[in-house]
Amino acid sequence: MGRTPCCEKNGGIRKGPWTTEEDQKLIDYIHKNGYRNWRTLPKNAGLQRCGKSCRLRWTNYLKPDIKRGKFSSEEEETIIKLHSILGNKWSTIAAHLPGRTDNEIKNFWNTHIRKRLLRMGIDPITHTTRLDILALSSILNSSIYNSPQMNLLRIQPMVNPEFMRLAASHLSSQGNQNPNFIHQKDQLQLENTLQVRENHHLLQDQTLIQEMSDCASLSTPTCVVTSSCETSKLIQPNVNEFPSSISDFKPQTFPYIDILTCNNLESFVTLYDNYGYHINPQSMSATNSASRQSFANSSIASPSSTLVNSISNSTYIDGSTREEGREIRNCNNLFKSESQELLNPNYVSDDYMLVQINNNLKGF
DNA sequence: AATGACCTCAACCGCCGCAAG
DNA sequence: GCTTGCGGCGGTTGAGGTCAT
Repeated sequence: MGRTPCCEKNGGIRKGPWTTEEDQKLIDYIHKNGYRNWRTLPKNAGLQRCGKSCRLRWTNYLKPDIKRGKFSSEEEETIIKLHSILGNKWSTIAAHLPGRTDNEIKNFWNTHIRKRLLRMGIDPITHTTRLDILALSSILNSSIYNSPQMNLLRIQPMVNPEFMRLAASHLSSQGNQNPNFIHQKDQLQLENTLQVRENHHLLQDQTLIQEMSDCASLSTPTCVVTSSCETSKLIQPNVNEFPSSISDFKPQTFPYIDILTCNNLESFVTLYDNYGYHINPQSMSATNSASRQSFANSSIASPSSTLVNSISNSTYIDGSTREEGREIRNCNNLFKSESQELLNPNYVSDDYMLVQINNNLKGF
């Protein structure tokens, strides 16, 4: 024999939003009798509600000491700090914020704080730097100014001119005179980059910011690659990497090229590995001597010796045009010193490393 | 003005530990 | 000692509001 149920399981029990009359009945009853027994309360108060529903309504909304309205910045900071220690223990967090309920804090976290942290490149679960592909560019942007080990030139989506010409033709034939060719996802990336830079007060490079803003609103096919010290240059993507017809187009098939400066390859690889992004060694190349040496000393296995031509005939940040396959090589070529050019320290024209990441592994 | 996408947050759902019966 | 409900908690939902097109 157990207890009797808190409320009837059959009909007669109201659900959904509370009316002002119901609220008043609950308030009046609790003021007069208290709320020791939620099971019997609805019947005694003349409410067609489950006891659990009454308790929730009272504790989350009607209790007189509940503080309503916007969270202050102090409260927000407290929540973030406590969440980093306690995790999703909303009731425990609420105990540190007088007048705030666990439900309110939970909602505020999910709708505001969580998103803000993500925009800032912080993982809302671990409270550590989040290095998915989206945030990576932003974070490394800021590292331009404070990391001795790694610089970001820029991560930008590649946009295929030939495909865009086809797309333009297709959209134009459908009566769309002003199609926006920058995919929404790409715009988001640009916006987030700018947002994070603003958050980090890294607005020294106004030209860069302006270019990024311009890029976000471009309606013509463009791929901007920007270095920390130079203004933008164009990369010519390899047409073969892209869909050849409008019917083949899928936004998620767009490849991305990350261009980073890095004088410590091991740290770069570790960085990616730690956050679950696999780097295909075939698509990596290092052009400065330190990176090459680091590359050669690393334990990355390379399954084949095929040249990677994915960005052959590309124009790089220094304005030069590389020969096909010259820069993007299989690791074996680097390890085995097959390319005298690449292992010649005098060959270095600029310090950068190219990484093409499998689009399926980027976590979008 | 109409429509759809997105956002917010009150309310519900389902689970768990504890305790009443 | 076992069954079952209560109270509490975190996760999720969806109605209503807002914004963008």
